[in-house]
Amino acid sequence: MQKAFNIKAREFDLEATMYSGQTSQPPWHKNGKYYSELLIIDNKPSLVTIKQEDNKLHVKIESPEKVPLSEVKEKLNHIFDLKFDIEGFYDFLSSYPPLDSIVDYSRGLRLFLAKDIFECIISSITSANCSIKRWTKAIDNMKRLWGQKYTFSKGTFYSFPAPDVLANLDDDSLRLAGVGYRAKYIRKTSKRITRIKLDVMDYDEAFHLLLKFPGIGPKVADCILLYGFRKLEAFPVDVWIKKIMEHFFSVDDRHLRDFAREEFGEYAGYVQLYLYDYARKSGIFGGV
DNA sequence: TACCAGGTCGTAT
DNA sequence: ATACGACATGGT
Repeated sequence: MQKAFNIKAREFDLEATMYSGQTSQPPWHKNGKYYSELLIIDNKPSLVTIKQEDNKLHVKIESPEKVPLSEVKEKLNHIFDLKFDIEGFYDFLSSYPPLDSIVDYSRGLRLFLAKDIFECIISSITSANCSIKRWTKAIDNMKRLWGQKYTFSKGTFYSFPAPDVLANLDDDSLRLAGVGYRAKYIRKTSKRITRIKLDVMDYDEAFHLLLKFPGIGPKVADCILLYGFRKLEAFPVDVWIKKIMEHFFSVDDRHLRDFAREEFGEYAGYVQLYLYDYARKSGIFGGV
């Protein structure tokens, strides 16, 4: 089946979102202005290709079986958080004195949410003490080495391997993907993670549960909750966030997470996204 | 060539 | 609770 349609995408910058380094997944496969990725729609592997034009997203879908277009649309709305009232967020930021100008820097940037929650968990673990370039490549390696292979007219794509596949590899094999010492964290967490139900938990409960898994500390837990489960009060604190927060506020590093949730509430995740983008790209700390 | 990377873990205080 | 070194290895 091959179909094409459009969806509305206001206040959205696809390219900025795609390359903003969020640990949900690597950027999609780029071909000119088109981005393609394998998505599981209605349990059917489908190749989805998108292109942004003004306030629209052009969508093409190729699938061996018929898939409901409403579900493709829903999935894309979810992944790019297109239903989020981003203007409400802009209003919040622009009336918040220390941060009132950072909006202009990243307008259109939205959450890049997980297409596969397990991929997001492993991406987040792999990203620790690792460059964005390297962890995104490692995830692509894992897909190519151990994922399921699907061939479409546009080329070959791989799914991210299931938890039991990674759980049953030994550490030396896992290292072939380039994950280094994180191999044992990935293997052990893969073995246990399948049994948990984070989606029905509230933020606090899920956060403390995640901390019990090897390779998951506070920063990675917040990435999983924000980019994986869309817990908007999550505020991942990394080296860039520490620098930029120190620039704007006078709060001890160790209390940044609590401070942010109290100060920004349901906007904490988006504030983090915009601060991170600003810190890396503004050049005030040396740039990306 | 060294040095760094969207931190976490284990150990010592 | 807080501090600090080790950690694999690709990228530059």
